[in-house]
Amino acid sequence: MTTTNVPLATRQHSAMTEAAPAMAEFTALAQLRGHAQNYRLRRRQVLPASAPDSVYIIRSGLVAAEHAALPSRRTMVELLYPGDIISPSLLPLAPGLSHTTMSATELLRLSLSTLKSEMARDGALTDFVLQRLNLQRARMQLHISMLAALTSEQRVAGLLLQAACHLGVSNGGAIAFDMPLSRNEVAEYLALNADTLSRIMSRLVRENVLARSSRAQITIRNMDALKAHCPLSDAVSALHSRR
Amino acid sequence: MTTTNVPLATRQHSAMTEAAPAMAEFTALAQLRGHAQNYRLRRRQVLPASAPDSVYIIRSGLVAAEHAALPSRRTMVELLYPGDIISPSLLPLAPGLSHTTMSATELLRLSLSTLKSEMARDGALTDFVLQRLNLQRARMQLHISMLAALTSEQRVAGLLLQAACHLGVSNGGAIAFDMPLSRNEVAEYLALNADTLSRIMSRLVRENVLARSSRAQITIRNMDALKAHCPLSDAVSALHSRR
DNA sequence: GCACCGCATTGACAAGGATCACATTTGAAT
DNA sequence: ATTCAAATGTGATCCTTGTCAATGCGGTGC
Repeated sequence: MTTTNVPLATRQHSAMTEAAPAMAEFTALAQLRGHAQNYRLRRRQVLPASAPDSVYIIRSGLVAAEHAALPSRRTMVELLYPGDIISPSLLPLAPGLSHTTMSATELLRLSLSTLKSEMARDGALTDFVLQRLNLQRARMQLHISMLAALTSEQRVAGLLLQAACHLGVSNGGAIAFDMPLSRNEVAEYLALNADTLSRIMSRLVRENVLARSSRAQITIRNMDALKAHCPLSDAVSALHSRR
Repeated sequence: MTTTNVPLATRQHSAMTEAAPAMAEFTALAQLRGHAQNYRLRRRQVLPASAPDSVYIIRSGLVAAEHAALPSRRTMVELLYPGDIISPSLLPLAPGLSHTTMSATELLRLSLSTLKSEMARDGALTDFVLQRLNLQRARMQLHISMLAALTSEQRVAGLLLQAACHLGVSNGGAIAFDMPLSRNEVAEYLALNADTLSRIMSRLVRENVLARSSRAQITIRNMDALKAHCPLSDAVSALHSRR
């Protein structure tokens, strides 16, 4: 009963493909459950940032860290997936930064002091937290690398791979998922113009790499071609595979 | 005698402006010193990444995380300053990522297991580590925001502010420092072309915002004008001030 | 059914940077 | 001093991408 809130795309197989393996690796978290509150949020809700001392751990769903860089322009700075740790209170100063759910999301919430005392007691939890924070750091580094070194089309291919890693269900050779982000949100994440994004997606459909049934429903028809479009595809797969 | 290796710019005042306050805040680290080795590296040396289980803490100097995104193009993914924590072994998979010193640098090196056991013993150390990792995360978020939302000139202004925060010594109204990064390295950090960077620097000099004595010697003549060039100057100052 | 709204697509155009080519400076070695 | 290689500055040009505006599509309420 803990897997009902996963995003649309994985509806059919959620129990086995999304939540179950994710939770399996988080045995270190099991003992934390007694000390934590469970939260369920709908799409497009903002995590309370001011709550003093609170830490969130994502159990399922998708959360974005957004930054109002300019009045006219917002930026999606980071995408957070199940297992990821959010600690708004720790951020020394994040002017204009907020965390928003991009799909229905289940969170564990606990206080920083609880986490610390549990970490002192439980070495496995310390391992988990350090490992996880470092994985998140590595993902941000990859994100920067993509923004810095890749063309728009390559970046789009990279995000599609990333989404496929986290949300995709294989469907007879093809891989299908619902993109939880709107066109504008994808553009914010990839630092490109929404119109340009449209053009690129159309091109990928025309080249038969992708197919789209409805707005958000994406099917990757040719995974190899998609990977060929993104020079950093190996790194993306490595850092975003569900383990 | 621990402050002789700081970068050129701060030679005259290093004892008071660079190393001393930095070390003062790291009381949590004091106890770690017994468990750690001290390393001194010259400019342009690569930290051993394969050393299993090792964690580095920067005592002075400047380290860059670089990524060979494409054969032709490398990216500077992160700049690390005194107090920052580097844990190459923790990175689950960072294909092509390496850490290089950008100036003479002093490091503390210790094993991950030592760090963990010390953290279990010492709550203040846990605080320090979590705080620090989060500060580093916030800085990377800001970096992404800058790459995504700002024009080249605004990004350059942002980096100059950042460098001034970490390395600058005020010099009768103006602020002076030696830029430890070469033109190409700055370009890699800001995701722009080295030629374009040259033009922007020339423009800033022409506008009398900056002056340059030698190649790397930069003096900020008009701090307010420089801040006006960068829409995210407040965030830069907040996340990069020496505290 | 229709009108409506928000969101996505597409085209024409402009502009910011990248690229290339070449000149210039720097500083270390001789 | 002189030389040389490497790093940097700068101009002309091209191209990718952003901008603006018009159109198309998909739901929702009437």
